[in-house]
Amino acid sequence: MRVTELARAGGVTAETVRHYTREGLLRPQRDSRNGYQLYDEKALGRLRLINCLRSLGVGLPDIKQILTWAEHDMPPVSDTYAPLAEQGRYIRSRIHELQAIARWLESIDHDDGSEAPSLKQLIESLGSAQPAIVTDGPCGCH
Amino acid sequence: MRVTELARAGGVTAETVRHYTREGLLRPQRDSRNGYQLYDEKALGRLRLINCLRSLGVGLPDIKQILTWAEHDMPPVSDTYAPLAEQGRYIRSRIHELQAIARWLESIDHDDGSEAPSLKQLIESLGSAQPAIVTDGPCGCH
DNA sequence: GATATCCTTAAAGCCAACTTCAAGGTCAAG
DNA sequence: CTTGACCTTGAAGTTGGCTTTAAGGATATC
Repeated sequence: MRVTELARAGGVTAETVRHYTREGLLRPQRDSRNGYQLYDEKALGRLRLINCLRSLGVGLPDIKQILTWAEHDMPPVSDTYAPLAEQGRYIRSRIHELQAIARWLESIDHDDGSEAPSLKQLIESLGSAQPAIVTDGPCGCH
Repeated sequence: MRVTELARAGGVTAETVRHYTREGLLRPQRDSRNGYQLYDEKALGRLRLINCLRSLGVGLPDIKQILTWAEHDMPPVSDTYAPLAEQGRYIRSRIHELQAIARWLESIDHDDGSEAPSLKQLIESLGSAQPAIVTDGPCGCH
């Protein structure tokens, strides 16, 4: 695959793919005849993982690290990158909230009026709940 | 509550709270004696929701819109803001992936070695899966 | 009443993640 | 052999979300 093809498959622009490539998150081969970058199936998986993590607010350097570990099929040593573990805990601890939010967001166009969960209620419950694991950031993510 | 107090409760800096206030995401009352901004319990709920949505990569303008709806306890009309519904669909469709990722991230420091899921596998499955609902962005989010 | 720790504002600065620009090489179709 | 759609690079520009700066007023403690 060439840039544009991968980009389309991953739902981003070719420029974004180039950007990730420049940053070392993707490592295409070269077509020696013309210097074009060639991506394989695995690159698409990587790209999708990047999208997924980006949408969670994980930064490119952290993602790069994760991809490196994945490449070596090497669950990282505990201490080397505790911040990421923090993220994992945060993400899991928040998944039920995300589900509530997603459910609410979905209700926007399902419109089956029946049991649209109240966001008002959600906010109230967030207001009185004990705080998320607060270390330095809002979620130990950033 | 004053800025710093709310900020601490929400796990952000006072500057960030002020920023959200400037942008209209929080609407404190005023202490008429000194002009200080006063936030209530509800503001904390709002702040936590903001944090949560931010960590998902949702932008401040979209969050502001969501908060406005919440305030009026008004599930928005379908057509007016379809992009957000898209987000809802995306979020739900991705929750199982997030769970896999979160599980993996957690395995970083649980280290109970047993059945740490392979990120390599995850990437492969992402590579061959049908694409996420791709309209314009990676997830219709941005 | 000095000192320290709050609070206010507007404006400027910063950084990550793209995006656009500029200048060019490749390549299939007509 | 030109047209148009691709590809390359480096560098500059843009945007969003804060953060810092600057200049000042309020409040609590010694």
